[in-house]
Amino acid sequence: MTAEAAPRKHRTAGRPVQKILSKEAITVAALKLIASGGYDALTMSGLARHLGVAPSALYNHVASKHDVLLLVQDHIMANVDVSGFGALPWDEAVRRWAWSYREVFSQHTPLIPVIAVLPVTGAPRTLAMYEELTSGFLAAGWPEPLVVPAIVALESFIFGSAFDVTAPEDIFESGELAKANPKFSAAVRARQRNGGSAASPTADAAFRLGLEGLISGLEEQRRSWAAHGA
Amino acid sequence: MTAEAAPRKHRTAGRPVQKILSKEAITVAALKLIASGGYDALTMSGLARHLGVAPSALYNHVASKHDVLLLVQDHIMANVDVSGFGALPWDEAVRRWAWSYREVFSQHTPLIPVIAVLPVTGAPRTLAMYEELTSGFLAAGWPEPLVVPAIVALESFIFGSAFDVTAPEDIFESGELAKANPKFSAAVRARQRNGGSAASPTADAAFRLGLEGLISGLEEQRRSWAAHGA
DNA sequence: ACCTGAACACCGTTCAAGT
DNA sequence: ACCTGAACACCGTTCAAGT
Repeated sequence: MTAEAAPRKHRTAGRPVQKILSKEAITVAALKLIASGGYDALTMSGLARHLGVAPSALYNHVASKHDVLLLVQDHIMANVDVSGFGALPWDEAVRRWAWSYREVFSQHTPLIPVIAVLPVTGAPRTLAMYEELTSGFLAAGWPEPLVVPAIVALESFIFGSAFDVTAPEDIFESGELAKANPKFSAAVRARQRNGGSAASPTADAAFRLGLEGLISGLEEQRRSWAAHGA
Repeated sequence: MTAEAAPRKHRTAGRPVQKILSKEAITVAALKLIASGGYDALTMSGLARHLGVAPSALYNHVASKHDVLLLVQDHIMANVDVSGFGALPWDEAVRRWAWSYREVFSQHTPLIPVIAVLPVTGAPRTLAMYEELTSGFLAAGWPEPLVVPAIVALESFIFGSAFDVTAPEDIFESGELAKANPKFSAAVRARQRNGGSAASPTADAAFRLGLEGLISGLEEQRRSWAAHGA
């Protein structure tokens, strides 16, 4: 192979280094801004201010704000818990993964429209998650053609459910239209609230119900695939 | 009751009427802009231009752009097909509803973050859909406490899946990282593509698998609720 | 190679002034 | 009551100029 051009670090006195920024520094600053002020606070000028730099300087390291969102996305994907695959039964591993995945993205819902549509090329942590998942599905006896559709189905449910977590508890109050919609209004009052932790009992109950349904229903789809052949 | 202040229409010669705008006119114009140029084209000034009016005039009828999105949302909700409930078996009705719901919102994904988080008060068509759904679930023997969680679970899956429809077919190409993620790359190549119409075979296959899984899995959850009691 | 400063082409929204 | 026109406080992004 040809010699690699390794960056030479020649310390020239105490004068200030010219390189201040990097993709990593931008990602970290973005996460701080989001944590403190939400996605409204994530602006290119806010990022620049936080890094002590002019906004235009950012464009030496990222091509656009969209690029920043992708960096953030791949970074937080490492917080999704895939440890169950290979260690626990399939359904237990899916359960652990799904709850942690929803938890992570309920804090980052503005990323969902971005990642659900974006090629996974160049998102190494995201790919690593998919590799773990695939491995776990295959080891549990899933036929290869169903693995990706099953993962996508679960992921779609998780993304949709992440929005729910941030919804106010009174989202289904029908107000003065209650009398015109009596059955729905009654069902809202009667709805189940258990099945989860503290913060959002109704969202948790719906997520638990859907997830348990998906887990058993997908297993049934797998069995009927095995019976029918392709 | 007190006398209602009905709008008097006094025709004063042929001089131009002063009222040009209305919520309805704004909604229709918004739908036209979205249809021709997508949600990027939906700006307050674009709306005003299309209606032959100054941008500030819009604020006599809506409080914000967010308001416009809500008008659009409730308008298109009427396109979701709930005709199966009361006419077909529960699973068939859910199938018809779910496919049409995904179809409608795959054209309007920018609405999803808005509606998933917004109180349903003052969205009459949306409430009417929920009333139909509730009625159908109850008639099929669903226990009242599970109706809303089941609807929310299905809706979450549908919203997440609506994003998938707009994703490029090569979204899972791992590029040069393919060798580092061999099982996933192979599963992507082997994935099932049937189970839907023409335009997006892989998204359709995932949606079909997840929906069929959810339908049978939710029915199982319903049975186990009946067995356990509350 | 990397950063600064000024500028550009937009946004959504407000508000005094007109009729 | 409803619309106009000007203004405000932002956005993300570009680009010549500096070192």
